[in-house]
Amino acid sequence: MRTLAEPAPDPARTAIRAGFDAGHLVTVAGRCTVDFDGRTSGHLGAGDRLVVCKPDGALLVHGPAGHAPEAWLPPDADRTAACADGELRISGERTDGDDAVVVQFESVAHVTAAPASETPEREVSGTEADLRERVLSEPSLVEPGFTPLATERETGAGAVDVYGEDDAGNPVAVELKRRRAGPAAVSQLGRYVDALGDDLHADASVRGVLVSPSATERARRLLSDRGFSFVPLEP
Amino acid sequence: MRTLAEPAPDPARTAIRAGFDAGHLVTVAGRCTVDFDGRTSGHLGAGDRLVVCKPDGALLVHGPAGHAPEAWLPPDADRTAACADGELRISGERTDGDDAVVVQFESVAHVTAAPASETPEREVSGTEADLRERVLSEPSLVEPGFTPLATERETGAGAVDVYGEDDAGNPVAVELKRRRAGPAAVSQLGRYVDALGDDLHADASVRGVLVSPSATERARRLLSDRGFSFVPLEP
DNA sequence: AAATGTATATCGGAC
DNA sequence: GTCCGATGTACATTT
Repeated sequence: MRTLAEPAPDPARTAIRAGFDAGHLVTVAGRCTVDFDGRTSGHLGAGDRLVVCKPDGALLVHGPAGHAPEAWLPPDADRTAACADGELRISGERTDGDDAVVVQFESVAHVTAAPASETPEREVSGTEADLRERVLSEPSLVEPGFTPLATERETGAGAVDVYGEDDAGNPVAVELKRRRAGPAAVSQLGRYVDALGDDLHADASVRGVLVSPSATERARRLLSDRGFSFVPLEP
Repeated sequence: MRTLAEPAPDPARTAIRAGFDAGHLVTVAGRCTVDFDGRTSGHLGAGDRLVVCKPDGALLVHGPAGHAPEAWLPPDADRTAACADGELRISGERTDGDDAVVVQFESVAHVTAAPASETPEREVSGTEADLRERVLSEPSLVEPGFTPLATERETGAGAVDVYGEDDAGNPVAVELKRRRAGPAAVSQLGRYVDALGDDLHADASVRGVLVSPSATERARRLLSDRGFSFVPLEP
């Protein structure tokens, strides 16, 4: 554990390197500029930011606003801290060399390093998997007589969330969305229905059902155009 | 600017509140559990994490790994720091009341608060907008004789990236992707082509062109099925 | 406010 | 490794 307030560049660099070596989670706050290059390139002018270096190699550059970092490197990046021209510089690049980030500090407000071992898995409920369980445990929620036969059934266009038969024995593809569905969800369902039609070279046509809490007007129109049905259902 | 190393809960709470009031970017590291509820609900067991509270009201809970926070609240959340049963607790909820996060600390490694004023706009190149500029400035990259007529042209299914005519005067919808395109991109193009066909009740059929650095095999098959063409082009 | 699509999306699972 | 879809996606833009 290490905490430095307004360190000079040299001790800052030393503490950051020590944190990297110890596998600590390291934070550096201060006024800096940022340059990144790779899949895209960009520049951030001088401003107050927080740099977070995680033990897994991730690097995040957070500005004063927003959920998303202003710049970042995904896990497994190679990161280094150095002093150049009397200023602290943190840089990193992905091992595959595709992306690189350089953070150049004009001043450093603080440096911290703290151990951060693995955390327990997140448990989340209300996901699409929960919606699937709900449908499988009570198939009549989809429609009376619906019989699920498989989940993640592979087609030439990808895996159908739930595949089954209606009360007349017609094949049914069910697409699940945990939240309000838009046009993309209907297209996705359409690709599966088309692919199943090819796969089965069916006599009976494949039906498509979208299951989600709600659907946008445009999505409903697309459903209607394709003759698909919509079942409002919460996860 | 404030930096506390291994503070007791009470001074930690005081420093965090002071940081909120001052509009500072506040970080708190330590061993904690996290619960969140709203669009979904979830729980994170005890582990070492970093909590970042931004001046705009965002709250991020980062674990030792990964780009994404383990839990978060988007900007404009109401956040509070409190001591309960001798432990520090940071909680927050969205103003619309949809989501809430509670972080309960068993121990606090450090608390920092530093000013973070607005930063200059980020400049990024290599985006889809750059690809569009490239196509507009040199339309023959799409195909010889292609004439752009509009960008973001509205259809009943959404806005086409670039709309134009081929050398024979046929309407053409161009869908741009800054990176390798998959099936969803082809479906998107298909929705626009279909909608344009309706809008124009055209005598000449609408053509579809996907412009992207590359396309997956499945995407190419879907393009072929619809009679669309593919133009490999980097942003 | 709702809808639609982009993102340096990231992430995980299947093949 | 590539591909594909989910994400508490967030976010900007437009209606």
